[in-house]
Amino acid sequence: MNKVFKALADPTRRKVLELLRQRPMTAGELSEHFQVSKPTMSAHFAVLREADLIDAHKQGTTITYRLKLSVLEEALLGFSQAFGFGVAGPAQDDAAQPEKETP
Amino acid sequence: MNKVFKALADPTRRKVLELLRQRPMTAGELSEHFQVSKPTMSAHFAVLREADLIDAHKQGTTITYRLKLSVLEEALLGFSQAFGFGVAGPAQDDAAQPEKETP
DNA sequence: GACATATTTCGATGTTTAGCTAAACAACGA
DNA sequence: TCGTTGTTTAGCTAAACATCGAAATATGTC
Repeated sequence: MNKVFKALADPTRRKVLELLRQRPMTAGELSEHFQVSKPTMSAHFAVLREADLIDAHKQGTTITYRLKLSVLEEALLGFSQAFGFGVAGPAQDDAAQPEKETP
Repeated sequence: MNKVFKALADPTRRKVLELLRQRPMTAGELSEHFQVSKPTMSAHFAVLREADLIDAHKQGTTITYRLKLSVLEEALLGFSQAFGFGVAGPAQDDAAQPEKETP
């Protein structure tokens, strides 16, 4: 859970999460949104992976990253609860993709 | 808002916020909960102040810190909203102290 | 004024983080 | 066997962080 907050502390990584919130994207696709080198992006992905905020699955030569919304939500929820305000309602959003694939 | 996340990235600082959630406390009082030096704690307080998560008001020789719950809530809310889950309900908690003093 | 208390400021140090380039490596598709 | 995609490693710089002990700054009190 500390790793989640550490991961969230960087603007680039937060942006990545927001991009992934719309739809899963490949590493290359994500990288296009930033002006940093591939290794740097790869490192950011690694931090997000370590925090369990995204998961990767490779098909062929490309790796597609997917946001693990529930993990993010739970982290925020756990923290928020300690302060008396809860994170409400499991995202029944249209754009957000649920944790399981092809439900 | 980046400052808030940066501030939240450290476990000590998160703990400070949780302690302050119960009641305002002096710097010394807070420090007793951690095994770090006073200057270190002072630095943490500065980060929290910078992020506008706490405010200080000194009376005599002591400084009392108070949690700015609404700021924390708004930051979390702003972020959470971008992901489709909102931080709900302005804390009408009993232990949490409202933003104004002696209401 | 002298002294005690509470906290912050002032260096100093060691660690972590973000970033780069360059090169190597793995896995695939054509 | 190439070329592509992405990760990893190495080696580096620069900046940010966390931490400390010591000194400085209030603010009382005697």
